[in-house]
Amino acid sequence: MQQDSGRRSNRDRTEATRTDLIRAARKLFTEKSYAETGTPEIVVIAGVTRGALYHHFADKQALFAAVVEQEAATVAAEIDRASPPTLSARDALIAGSDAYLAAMRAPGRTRLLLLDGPAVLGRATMDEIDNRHSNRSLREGLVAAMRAQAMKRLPIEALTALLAAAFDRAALGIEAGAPAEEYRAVLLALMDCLSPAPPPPSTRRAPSR
Amino acid sequence: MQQDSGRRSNRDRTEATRTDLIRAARKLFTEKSYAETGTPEIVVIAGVTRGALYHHFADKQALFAAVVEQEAATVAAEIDRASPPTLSARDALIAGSDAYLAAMRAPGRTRLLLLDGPAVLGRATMDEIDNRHSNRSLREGLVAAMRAQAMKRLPIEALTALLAAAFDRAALGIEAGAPAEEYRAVLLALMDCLSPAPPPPSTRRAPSR
DNA sequence: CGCCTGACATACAGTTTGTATGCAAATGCA
DNA sequence: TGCATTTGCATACAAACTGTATGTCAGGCG
Repeated sequence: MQQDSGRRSNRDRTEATRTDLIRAARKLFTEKSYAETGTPEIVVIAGVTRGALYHHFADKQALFAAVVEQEAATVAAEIDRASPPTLSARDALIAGSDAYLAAMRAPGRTRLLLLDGPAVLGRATMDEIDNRHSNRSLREGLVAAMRAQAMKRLPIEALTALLAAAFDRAALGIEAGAPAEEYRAVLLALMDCLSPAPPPPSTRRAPSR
Repeated sequence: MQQDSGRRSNRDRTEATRTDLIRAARKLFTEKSYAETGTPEIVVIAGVTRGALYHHFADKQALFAAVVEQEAATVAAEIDRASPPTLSARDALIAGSDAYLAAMRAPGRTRLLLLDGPAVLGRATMDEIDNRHSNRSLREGLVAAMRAQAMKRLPIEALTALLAAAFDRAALGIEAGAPAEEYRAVLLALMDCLSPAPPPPSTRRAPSR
């Protein structure tokens, strides 16, 4: 074990500082908003100076993008963990949906990923990030369902984007205090009703939550 | 006709100044973003000083809210004009959908209403505004469709919110250059598939665009 | 072992937001 | 109708923040 404040390779220093900055920024960006968080605040929590921040990140936006990237990856990982390929196409979609809604309950995550993210980085950048993470899971699930003849064939990009938007809105509504079960029911109804042959009588679907 | 720079009642002055400020702010908020637009810029275009701005509006956010409110009302008016009560429930929903997507093609409108709006004012405030304007049209259309047995009964608040979110995302996608017809097809499929009895064979629906 | 690059800290300049102050015109009132 | 008060707005000011420029010290390397 080497002493903490002494000899450190440059690579270690960089990695540690970047990690500290991202962690501090994540804390503040989730507690408050992007606009309400100042870089002086961030660097105090990270235990560095603004010089370090601007050495590692081009600007405040770049730091924010790094936080969003990491958070999106975390959400996607939780979804993937909840919907293993052993499940049927439909079950995987349901499990993934629930995992997404559960993951978005982390404090401040909806604002970070769904409000500030698109506004600060733009929809194009957020789409690119989402497509590498949570949207990827959804698209794969939809493609699998279509292949299994369990879902009407529609333009996959558009369908993925619109369903993802519905999921996002559900996460926001639930966080705002709306009844989660209603949103869940509508989301599942939207996905189910795209099936050419509705599996059960569809009306009294078991509340398998 | 009275000379412009002379005698003016206080009420007229207030109304004129507020109008000028909102118009100037709308121009800049749609050309650039909320964050990139400074109050000094706004007041120059409006032909007043920042003193006037802060006399009529509590802060920059309040001016932004006024712009959003007006823009949302404009969109809702275009939807209502396109979907008169003479249409059938389903036709009204389709006409309203197309009117919404068309209205959101106004330059900068998607960023103003769909990106900056939620981020700056918060989802709760934007929900309140939307529910008085464009979402109201959608909800009425859905309720009518349900009453006419043309649509599955689902929690109306949740369904409205999620469909509205899908519409928003479609508007963003279309502006980003994605094929509008695909988004339109998916949106209509989502609404149609909620119908207990699909009206036509549903697969080769006429591309009535 | 000397040089150069990388990782910072410090100092600075330019903007921006919101507020406080002041003044002139409009409005209400006796 | 004269006066007091309020309203509408301009100017001046204080605080904060972002991004950059500069300087310094340790690490990597020939």
